[in-house]
Amino acid sequence: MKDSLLTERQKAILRHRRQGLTQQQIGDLIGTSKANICIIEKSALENVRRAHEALQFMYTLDAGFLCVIPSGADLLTVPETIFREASDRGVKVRYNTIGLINRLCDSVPEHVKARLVKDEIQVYMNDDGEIYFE
Amino acid sequence: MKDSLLTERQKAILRHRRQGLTQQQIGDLIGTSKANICIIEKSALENVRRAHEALQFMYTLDAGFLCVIPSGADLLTVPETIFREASDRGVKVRYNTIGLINRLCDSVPEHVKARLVKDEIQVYMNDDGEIYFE
DNA sequence: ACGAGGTTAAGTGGAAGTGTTTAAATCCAT
DNA sequence: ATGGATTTAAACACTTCCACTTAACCTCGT
Repeated sequence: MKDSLLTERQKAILRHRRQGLTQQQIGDLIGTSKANICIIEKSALENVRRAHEALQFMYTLDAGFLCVIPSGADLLTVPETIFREASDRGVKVRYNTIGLINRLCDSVPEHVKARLVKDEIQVYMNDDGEIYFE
Repeated sequence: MKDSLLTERQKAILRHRRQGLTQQQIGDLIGTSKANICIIEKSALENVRRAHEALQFMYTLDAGFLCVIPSGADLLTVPETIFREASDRGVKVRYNTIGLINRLCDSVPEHVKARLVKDEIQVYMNDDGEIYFE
């Protein structure tokens, strides 16, 4: 039973790498070829990418249209807008202010610049008050 | 070559589950037993946990102690504290206010309640201005 | 106690990931 | 262009994961 996505081998190599060692040096250190280090490092990074993708998926499970956040809006005012729209529909948003901002930045980081909304953002919500952005 | 941590089967079940279907209903829908749905859902959630853990690892590759956020602090004041501490060390934090709040809530959600820090949080930083919490 | 929803255990076939080696192939800077 | 670093290809045992079944077992609320 695997309890971790990254193997100990992969973690060790990522650590050594972050410390500035070359693949050759790591190979000598743990007793294998540089080619092997290369492959292990590569699959480690691939695992990290998959991890990121999986969490993104969890954040964007199902929902229906709620409202639009106009370009130029202050990020900190977005939750208030969403709470009002949801209230109009008689649905209680299942996130607080902080949670909403988190969700937004996670889902559509490319639409955000510092505290400003760069591009228009579509907001969706389901009957449970679940929110997501696009 | 697998390009995703969660399989299509797992994603489908997580979606249906999020929509409120029971395991039995999903089983009938996609033609398998409820026990099977249970197991697939379970391993899907296990995968999500591993994804989270893997990203945590990446965030905590080498870094050094920065400061402590005391219990009871307002979440919105945390970035300011961190910026000041980092500045004292001559390092530029690689996150803005919003980014820091996101990172904090993602990393240690169990230490946060609404806008308040429930339990003391340790903050670490490396030479690149990368931040992580514990 | 009954039933609905959920969980667990044990086993199976097939698919994919892991760590390895060896050898050849790119990069990139001095 | 020579040498150091990195990447790729192909192949190999070995392990783990995935979806699935059957059957039994919790745990609620009514």
